[in-house]
Amino acid sequence: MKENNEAKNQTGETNTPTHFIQNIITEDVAQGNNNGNVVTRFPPEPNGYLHIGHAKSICLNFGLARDFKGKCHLRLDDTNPCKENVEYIGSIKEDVAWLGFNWGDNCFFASDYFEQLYSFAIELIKKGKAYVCDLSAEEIREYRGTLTEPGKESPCRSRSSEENIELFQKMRAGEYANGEKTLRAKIDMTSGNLNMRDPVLYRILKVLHHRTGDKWCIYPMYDFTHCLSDSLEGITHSICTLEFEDHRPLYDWVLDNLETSCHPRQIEFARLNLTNTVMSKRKLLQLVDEKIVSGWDDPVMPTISGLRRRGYTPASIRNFCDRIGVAKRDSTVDMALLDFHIREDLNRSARRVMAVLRPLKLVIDNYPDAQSEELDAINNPEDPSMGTRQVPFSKTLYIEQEDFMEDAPKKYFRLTPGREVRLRYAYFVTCNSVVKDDTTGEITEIHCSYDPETRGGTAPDGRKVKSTIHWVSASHARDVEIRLYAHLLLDQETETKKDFKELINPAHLEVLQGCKAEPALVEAAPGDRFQFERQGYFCADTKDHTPESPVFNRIVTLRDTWKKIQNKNQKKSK
RNA sequence: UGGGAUGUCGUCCAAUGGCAGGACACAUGUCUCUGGAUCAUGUAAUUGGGGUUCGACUCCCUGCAUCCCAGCCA
Repeated sequence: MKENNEAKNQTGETNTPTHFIQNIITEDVAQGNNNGNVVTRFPPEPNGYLHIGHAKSICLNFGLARDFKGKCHLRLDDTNPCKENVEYIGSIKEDVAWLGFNWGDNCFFASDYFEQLYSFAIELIKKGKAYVCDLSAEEIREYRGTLTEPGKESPCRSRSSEENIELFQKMRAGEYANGEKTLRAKIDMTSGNLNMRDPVLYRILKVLHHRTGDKWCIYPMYDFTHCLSDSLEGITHSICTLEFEDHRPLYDWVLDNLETSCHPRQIEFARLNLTNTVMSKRKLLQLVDEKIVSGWDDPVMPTISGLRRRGYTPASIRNFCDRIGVAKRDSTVDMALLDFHIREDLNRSARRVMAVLRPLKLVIDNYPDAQSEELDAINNPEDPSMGTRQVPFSKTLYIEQEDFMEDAPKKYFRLTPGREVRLRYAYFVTCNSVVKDDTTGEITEIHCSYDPETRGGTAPDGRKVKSTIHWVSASHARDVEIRLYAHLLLDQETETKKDFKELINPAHLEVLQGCKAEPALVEAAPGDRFQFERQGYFCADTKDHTPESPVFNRIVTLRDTWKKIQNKNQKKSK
């Protein structure tokens, strides 16, 4: 694995320690198991959109295949036609590809194996390892026993193989109603593991399947399908989440009792949990259904499509997934780590631009009325090859409301009456006076004088200013809509078992109209990412942005030391 | 109360009988035409109790805590 990490370093990927699954596979390869081959798979059920938790699994499975020079299959686990839908298949493929992974020719469907699965079921029956059961769903539940008490055997358990085969064939032929019969494995009704108490292998479901149509009216259960699909595809390592740990004995039982040439090793790891958001399919669906969000791809959603629309880069998500590691312990990763990775990526790559979110008019009294000029601005100080641009400057500008304070506290470095600050890439200005609304007392305009000698932002006499603020020339400004996204859920300060909806951050979205942006932003195409200087990273919305009415989503704020100081002072004064 | 798993800085992950380390977060300082970035420094942990050992996060025993399982869902 050292080599892998070194290779990753050369391509700019982050270096991370090896995890237990890499160690297991390394050992398997060293022992020559599976002839040293590694084949993994990512097996989503097409019944919802992929989210950041799936991204962890995708990066793990495809990453392992990459590191061990093997393959990773994409397999749509479509064994329950009641819950699944074709429309999800496209989004799943799109999301995996967008994350940067390639399954080549290896996109499969569990439903591709229905005929083979049926043959395996017949084989099991012939061996006396499975039987058709007449018990109803409720009866099966009663017979199963409880966590602490053993179950009891079904009266159908002792049917002959011949009878079972005939019955199973009739099940397939549609001679029974939904729920009238099931095919069950004959294992052990007294097992401490409930999954081993004669689990259902096939159920009757008279519904159309999105791929096989009306060909089948019996459908195999997950426990029967998954292990055999893995085996059929020659998967060597079948990686899944912790809740399937109890299913592993059944996974192995099925493969051990059937003539299969490949017995993959199931390995379980802990799924991703993230602070400040929800990850369960049920809650995500609830947000969509109750219109708390605009859809699965709402930029506040932790879905891959939501993150994409928000402006996250695939690399930032991959780096995040590498960094969180893989282990068996239940854990909750701090959202701050995701924030860190998107900032890290965009700091290197995003073009800088000036935009004023909450405009305050600033007039430079000693600047000629009709004059305007073009000033050089650097596109990305982290990457000189991105060049410079021209930014128009004139007598009347907009600055950020929060960059001016009439009565400023000690540590406030920005504009305040009598103080000189730098307008980024432009001039030093000093605030002389303030215009207020007669009735509300609200500051409507501030008046400054500028020093013509400081053009470009440096003073020939070498004098310094405490701060630099961004600005936009009023007459050249473009009006834009800006959607300020924040974490979906509030920080949970105390352990709470409340309905998660009570924890939704009321400020998870704030829409700002009439924001002012420099003309360079006209060129923005949907999906383009920028750093709005001193504010954060923003992405032109892929659905709503047009050159005529630009819309930008805030991906993440810049780190904000000033806000921290303010918060601290607020706490002190409380 | 049956079965399965897991307990290491605030958070996530390492250390596989030999100096408990990294990342994020936090704090302090440096630098800066972004209160950004950078750079430097610091704070901070082995679930409790026994045992084995020259030496235990690691092995053994025993508590405790947390998570998963009683779908004809995956």
